[in-house]
Amino acid sequence: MEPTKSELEILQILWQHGPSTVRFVNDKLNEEKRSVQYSSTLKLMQIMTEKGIVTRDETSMKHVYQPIEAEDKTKNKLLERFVDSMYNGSATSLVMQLFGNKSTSREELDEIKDFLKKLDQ
Amino acid sequence: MEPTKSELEILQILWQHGPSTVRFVNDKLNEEKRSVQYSSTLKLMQIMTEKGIVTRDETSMKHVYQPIEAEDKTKNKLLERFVDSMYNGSATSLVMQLFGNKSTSREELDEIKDFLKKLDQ
DNA sequence: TTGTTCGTACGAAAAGTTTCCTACCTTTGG
DNA sequence: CCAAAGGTAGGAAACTTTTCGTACGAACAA
Repeated sequence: MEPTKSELEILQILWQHGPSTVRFVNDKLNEEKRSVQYSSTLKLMQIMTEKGIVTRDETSMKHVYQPIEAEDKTKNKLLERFVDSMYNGSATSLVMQLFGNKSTSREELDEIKDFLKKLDQ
Repeated sequence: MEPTKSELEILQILWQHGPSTVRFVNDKLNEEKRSVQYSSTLKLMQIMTEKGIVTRDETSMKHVYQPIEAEDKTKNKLLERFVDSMYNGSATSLVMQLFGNKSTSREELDEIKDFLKKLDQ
């Protein structure tokens, strides 16, 4: 199922820092994103458990949560859905839009060119 | 403001076909996307008018709606937000994910390479 | 003219998401 | 032991988004 915006924020933290407690995730949210009560984060993570987005290890009192799907897999899905709905499935269109209007550094462009060259082989 | 998922569907139709009536949009939605009642589409488009996402021409009884923002502008915003939240703002990461897992045709790759080459000049 | 079709407006309900209060249990420090 | 700190669970409220029933006016065909 499709994670919501808030759920995605939590997933990002879990991907970045590995399996974590609610306390940890809540702290990170407050540091890096927005002010939110502990119980809100808890509730959200409980819901994510029900939905099957994360699992938790309940052996200790402090439950430890982790995403069920790997970061890449989830992001790929979301990216694909984005391309489909916004660019009719054309990755090329997306790339053109991406670099067409934004100024991108020489290094970044070179990096991408190298990457594409390697794909060919 | 950020269009919702349903609002985006409607915007796509308006961008693709130009200024349209509710009837037309509703037909397209049912043909191409999902089953939905006329009054639902109407309501949504009325709300979009309130929000300032679209305007409508009320001279005729059949109101004609059109997006206020150009397709490119809106899509750019959304794309940027997507890159920011999912790839920490790195367009490069996005591109690598995009082509890393998906098989892309030779033509498509060449097209992109050409495009990037031109950007350099 | 008159009824059927097609349009808008509006309200309300349903569904989904987010937030937080409160109860209650466990752990820990004094 | 006892209080304080920190954990989970669950329900309710607030918001947002989505859906649609219904009322009512305009246009049109018979």
